[in-house]
Amino acid sequence: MPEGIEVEYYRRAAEAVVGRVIENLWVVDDAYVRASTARGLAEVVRGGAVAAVRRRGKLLVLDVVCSGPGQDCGSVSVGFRFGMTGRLVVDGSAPIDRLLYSAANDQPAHRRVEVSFVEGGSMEVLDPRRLGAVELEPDEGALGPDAYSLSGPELSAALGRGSGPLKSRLLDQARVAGIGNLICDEVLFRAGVSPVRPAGELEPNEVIDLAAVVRDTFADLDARGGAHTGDLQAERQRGGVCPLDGGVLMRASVGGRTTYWCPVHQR
DNA sequence: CCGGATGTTCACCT
DNA sequence: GAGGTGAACATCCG
Repeated sequence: MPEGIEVEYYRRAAEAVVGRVIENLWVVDDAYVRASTARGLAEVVRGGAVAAVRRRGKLLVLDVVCSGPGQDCGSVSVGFRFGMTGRLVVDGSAPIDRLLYSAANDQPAHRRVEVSFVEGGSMEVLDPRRLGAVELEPDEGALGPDAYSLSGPELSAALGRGSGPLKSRLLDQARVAGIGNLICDEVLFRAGVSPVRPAGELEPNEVIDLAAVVRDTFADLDARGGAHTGDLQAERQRGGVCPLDGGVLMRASVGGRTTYWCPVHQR
């Protein structure tokens, strides 16, 4: 997916539909709907107004209010998860044209969700690999605090005391929400901390510093244009070298994800 | 042809 | 229970 930063771009673009009334919500098939309730998604939200668009980690949430006669939904939320290749298109234009696959590969066949509005316009999800999903009333409580504003105490609680590798904890959305594989490596590179360091081993001052690096890195890469714009990313390939000290980058699978780091300055 | 890819979930081990 | 690994999902790309 898009990582937290890309979903934040989606959120900003989706603000354009706040106040509009949903005419219909189309989903490619039932497999793309993550079932958390038995209620039919389209039936529930049809005729409802978008009251707000929010983001928590990599989850985009639409708050929908149905106040008309004969409508029973009251207020519901609709969650959008984008998997690795999901992109949001609002009123025909995409907030980002580059993801794992380029916009040149956009095909009608990749359209998985379309929300159309009475006032006109639409919100579409294009997702070739269809690892994303739509969900009625997603469990936002299952997500940790958002990475953009992660505080030292929040990170301290997220890391816990176990001996699991630091990177695994940072990628765990229940602990911290929004960190993806690319930005995780970038954060650890900037902080000078090894991804395989036992999470519970960090000193309190290291945790405070790391939380600041997380916030700064999100702000920086947000301004640059995405999770793929990090300093380490350019060298994130076999044989790449550290942009800081020229050390040959390590490559290994950590937490199930391909991980690059510099053995010289990341300890 | 093969391996890997910005994510999540589940089965199966230790 | 905690934590790890690998597979699965479906498609594209080098």
